[in-house]
Amino acid sequence: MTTTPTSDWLRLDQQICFALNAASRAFGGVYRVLLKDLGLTYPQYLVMLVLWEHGDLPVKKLGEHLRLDSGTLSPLLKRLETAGLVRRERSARDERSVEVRLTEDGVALRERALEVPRRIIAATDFDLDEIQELRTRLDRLTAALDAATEDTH
Amino acid sequence: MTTTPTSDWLRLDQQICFALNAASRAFGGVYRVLLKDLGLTYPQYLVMLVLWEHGDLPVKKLGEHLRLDSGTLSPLLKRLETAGLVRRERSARDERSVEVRLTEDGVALRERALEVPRRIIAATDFDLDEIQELRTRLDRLTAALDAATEDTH
DNA sequence: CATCATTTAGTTGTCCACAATTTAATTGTG
DNA sequence: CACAATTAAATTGTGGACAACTAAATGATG
Repeated sequence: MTTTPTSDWLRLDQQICFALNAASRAFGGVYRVLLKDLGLTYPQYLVMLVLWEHGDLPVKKLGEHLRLDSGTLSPLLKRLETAGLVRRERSARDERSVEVRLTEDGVALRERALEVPRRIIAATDFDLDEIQELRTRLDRLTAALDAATEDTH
Repeated sequence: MTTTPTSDWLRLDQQICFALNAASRAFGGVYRVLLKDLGLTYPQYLVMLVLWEHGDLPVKKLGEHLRLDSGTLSPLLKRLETAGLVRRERSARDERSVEVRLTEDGVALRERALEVPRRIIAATDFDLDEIQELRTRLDRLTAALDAATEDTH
């Protein structure tokens, strides 16, 4: 069994996190092009996906689905509201909470978004099984990293 | 053979790009904790890794290694310079180019960074083969996505 | 050699991520 | 019931990604 020289470790770790970073940004590039017509950024698109799937939600729940806090969501939602895709309304029964509701335009936009996933999957040049397996692996990785962050902090 | 309902595609695509996004941000969380002592952010650490490995480089080359342009690097390098880790000097033979050079402090910081990779790998809870395979897959994914972006654009 | 195209950094503006703090509402406990 | 602790959003400040543009230097071509 051979041992990796200490000096090489600085290269190896670069490659895992960096490969991930690069892939994530490459996705960003493809989405940017595809979403331009819809007038959405990629994070805005993710928010719309959650709303299309789950219906109206308070900011808190939205944040749980997306792992984002109000510091990120508040201004983003304000922009979606300006774009007329979403309304924000204080909840009647708990006035701390703000309900995010799709407008008619927001609902209608879903039709035009339907072709995006197919084109994204085509762009990956992966078959569905491969995508599925990669996703599973990434979920495990994320869980491990989250746990490690908790420990250290 | 069964067909996936069109409405489900909006969920599937969320999962690939989203899983990647989540993993990338989870890495960010771990790095943030580990790099706090070194006074570096994660992107700053990536820049230092490249400089430690390749020595002094012009901004252009640095950007090629990291897939970043001057719009991102210029302010980041300014912060590294303020921190005393790096100097920026106009190249003598091509005055368009700016050489990024490690200072003594910048070189010295490498010692303290040596333990970071080991702790990151431990945090992933993956063995080295698995990491290697994941990296290969991600590189292929990135290449495919980049190619697709070129096509569309 | 004079001019035009290309290359390299930097700047500006928009959007996102996240930590830390603030404000207001709700919940829990004595 | 009063008051402390908790919770939900928003805000502020820092840092990063990227597009679009500018300025300056270099290279290429007629």
